[in-house]
Amino acid sequence: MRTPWRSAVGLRPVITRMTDLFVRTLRQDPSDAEVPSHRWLVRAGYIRRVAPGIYSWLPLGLRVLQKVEQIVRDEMNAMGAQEVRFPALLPREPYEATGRWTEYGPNLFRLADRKRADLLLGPTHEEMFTLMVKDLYSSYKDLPLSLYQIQTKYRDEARPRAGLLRGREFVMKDSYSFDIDDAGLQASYDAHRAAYRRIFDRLGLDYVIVSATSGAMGGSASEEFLAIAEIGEDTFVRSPGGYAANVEAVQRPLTPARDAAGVPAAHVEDTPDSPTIDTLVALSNDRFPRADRAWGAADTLKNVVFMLRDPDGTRTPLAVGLPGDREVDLKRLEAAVAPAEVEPFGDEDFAAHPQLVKGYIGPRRAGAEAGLGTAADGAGVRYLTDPAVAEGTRWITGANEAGRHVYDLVCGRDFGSDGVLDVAEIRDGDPAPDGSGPLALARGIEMGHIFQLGRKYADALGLKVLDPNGKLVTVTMGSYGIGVSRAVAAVAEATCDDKGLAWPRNLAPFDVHIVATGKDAAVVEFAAALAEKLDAAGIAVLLDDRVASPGVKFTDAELLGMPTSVVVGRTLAHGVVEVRDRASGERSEVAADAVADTLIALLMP
RNA sequence: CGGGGUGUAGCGCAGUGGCUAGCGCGCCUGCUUUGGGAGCAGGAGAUCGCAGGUUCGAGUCCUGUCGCCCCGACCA
Repeated sequence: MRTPWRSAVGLRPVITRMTDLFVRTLRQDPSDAEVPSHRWLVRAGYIRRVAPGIYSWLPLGLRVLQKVEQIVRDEMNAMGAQEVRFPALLPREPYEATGRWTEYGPNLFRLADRKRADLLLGPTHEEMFTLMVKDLYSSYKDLPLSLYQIQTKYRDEARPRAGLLRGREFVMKDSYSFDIDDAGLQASYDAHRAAYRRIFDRLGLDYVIVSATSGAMGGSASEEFLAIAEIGEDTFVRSPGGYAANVEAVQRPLTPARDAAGVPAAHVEDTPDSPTIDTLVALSNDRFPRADRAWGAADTLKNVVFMLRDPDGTRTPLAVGLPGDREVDLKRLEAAVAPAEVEPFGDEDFAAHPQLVKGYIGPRRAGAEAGLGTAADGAGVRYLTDPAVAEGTRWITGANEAGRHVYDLVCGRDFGSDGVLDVAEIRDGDPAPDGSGPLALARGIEMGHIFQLGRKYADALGLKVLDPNGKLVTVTMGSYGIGVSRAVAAVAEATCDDKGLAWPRNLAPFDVHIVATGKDAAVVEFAAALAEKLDAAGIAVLLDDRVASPGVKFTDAELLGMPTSVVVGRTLAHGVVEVRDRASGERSEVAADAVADTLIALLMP
């Protein structure tokens, strides 16, 4: 006789017996799981992979997901946002209107219906919320307004990885604020920020709030909430003085201009076989030694050419000039040029731009034909330089001729650029832009991202309301996301150990895991009675009633990760059971007749 | 998009051109066992990713194709 699931809506706890629970734990690691959270969630039977980046939730996993959702829901409701739900299957037109049908590129799942109308699976819902508000509201009196949903999103990621951490289908809480003016937007943004802090606090995550770039989303200010984790995909920096930013968003300050008086006139030298920075520095020290010190990579101006591919397919070259001791951080570059994508400048591209001599590329020097930079007539390759390439700084760089470099080339005097672009790699110890000390690099998992979108979507979709003067004004918006399914993985990642999962109390699928060992009738009866008592007190119980050896049950209890387990076994004959704390590993003997009250006192304060 | 790897039972893996394709775990039946992934016996479960080809004979060799996993996305 099976124990019925007494409550489908979670109104009352349920005793679940291991003999009934739909789960199969794996004794070995799945071969495709690399990060611990992924490995344990699969091994413990919480999730199963269906296709790359697409997972099914089994009962244990779903219970955790629902608990995370509920925390998010609580806090969103508490800040006055209202829950709605839009479809995941959406028509093309709204996304066409905002340009995102093309801007989202290959990351968008597209499909057609039987009438050959284009549809998409929603990657995010700015358009739909904007249109809904436009449909229903038309007055400043209706604002401010914050709406949210917890819903499945679809993004055809180039490379899904790490199980739930980067999937193609995932659960996200997305909310949108609508305000009449900038002050209102700021208030809505601040309210979301505060709610997010409460949410991530309740999830027990060690997180940091960092400045971010808004990427394809558009808009101005944005911040990310990163769960600090080695396996995270985002790199961020922090300073002792409180500066924190995603590396993509760090803007190094412009080096102050300096006086170049006394720097000799630029001169071109033969530098055969020195197409790399290392070979160039070695040759310079050998053939053109400095009196005061040796040449270093930082004395060279490295010029890197890329191709930018716009969403419409147009390719445009872009050159970046930076000190030779720095590399271009491709992620920072992509963030800076979004929605365009960065492609390497290939051999065919060099062939199409014969003025660019591979290995010897340099800026256009005063009076010269070849070189980087946009000419007066608009021709040429756009050339942007690092903040370190300031007025009056002196460089060794390519002379735009094979085997030749130019020395004592002074920025401002001998060459110029089309602007400043800071996409060099950020290094541990670099100064914080606000002067708050040296930066330290770390990695994190992006758990939330909040944007002040401004009027981009309202403009594109015509969301206007009447102000108190009867004048039509465009609404200003914010957009705010939390990766709900990702949060399950992030918490698992932060709390698991070498034995398996170890959930915090507020997220565990069950509060107490009762392990009955042996086949003694007294043990079985006691375990069942204890489960009933705890259940009646409102505690969710998982009861291991399987016929199996104790070792199997202990190992599974650790793998599944309920915060507290009770071992009922041979010591029951002496009137004692054992209570174990999963996270700390602590074990204590408790009088059998007192254990129910002890646990109720512990769990139901 | 590039590089590497890999497709054999639910999971993890072995398999030298040659008999009816194996092993461990898991699953089923019976007996024994019961405090740290038990023992014995008997079972069920596989179009060896797919399609061609070579061969008397292909999981194994050849060609093509599809999928999946990991790494990289630039170093001038």
